[in-house]
Amino acid sequence: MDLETITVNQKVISAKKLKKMFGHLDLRDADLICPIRDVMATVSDKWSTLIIMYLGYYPVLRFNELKKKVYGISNKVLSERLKQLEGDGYLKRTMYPEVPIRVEYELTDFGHSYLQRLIELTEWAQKYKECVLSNRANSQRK
Amino acid sequence: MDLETITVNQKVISAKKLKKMFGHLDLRDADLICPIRDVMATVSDKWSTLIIMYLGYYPVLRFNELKKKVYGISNKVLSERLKQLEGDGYLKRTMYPEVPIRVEYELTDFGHSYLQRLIELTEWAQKYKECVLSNRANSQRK
DNA sequence: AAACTAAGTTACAAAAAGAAACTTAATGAA
DNA sequence: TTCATTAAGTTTCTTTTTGTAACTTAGTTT
Repeated sequence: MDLETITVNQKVISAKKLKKMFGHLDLRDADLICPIRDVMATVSDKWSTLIIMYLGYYPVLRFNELKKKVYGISNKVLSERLKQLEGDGYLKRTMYPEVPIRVEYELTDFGHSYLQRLIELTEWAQKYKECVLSNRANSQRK
Repeated sequence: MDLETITVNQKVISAKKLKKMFGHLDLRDADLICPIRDVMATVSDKWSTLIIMYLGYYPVLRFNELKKKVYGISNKVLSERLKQLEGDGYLKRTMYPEVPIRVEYELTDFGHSYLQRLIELTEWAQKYKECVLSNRANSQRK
């Protein structure tokens, strides 16, 4: 497992960034990490991630197209996630009152901004996928 | 809302990266985004994220310390997440058979590698927190 | 002998996710 | 004229996951 080298210095840098981000840490340990609770927690789940990634790849997708791409998702959950993502500003929903109805989803600029970060994370996950899977398999054998 | 400008070019770059990552897209749309399903989905939840962030800030934490820091988590879920994170290789658990027992958790180098990406994401979330919250408030008023 | 401690477990309740049938409204076929 | 079709969901019901709170363990101090 050819893990990138993490130096002591990098650890210090991480800690410093965290301190800068959550510097009011001493006051109240409770809701200091709110960007995580408020923003990330609601869009970092598996389905939202997949939806955003697919809309990064295919600029416009309709409900049933998304449902096919995001393999395994149910109507209900897809519908819920799309509403949440639209409400938070990540994507735009356009309805064409034809019959049968046509609805198109696409990322907003804000959604694209998030997508960029998500891609970085996914590139990392891609790189270390084997590492995680072998760790996991090892730990389960015990 | 002073959103960073997303150019058409940046969108193209994102799509290209996605294509590179999931280039075997045409074969089977199903499990192509597996680094997301396999790796990210299991550690991107709220609690795991908070645990890892706190262990980036405080290099070593005991079970009950974590429980206090990660405000709102229950024993059961904390225990489950710690096992998962340990099993996947993000953190190391050290038990000291004193009485009462002492157990310490700390990030592995692999955990620190993930932490760095997580911090980038959190910095983004921090930056656009207001944007998301106002979008959300707006959409709920309708 | 009873109380205390840290690090969990366990049993049970609440919330969320998933499966599958149903809805809506215009169109085209029988 | 009635029936089937279609896309985009919604609704109902079941299963899974999460959360709550009480319990466990084993040496130490009172």
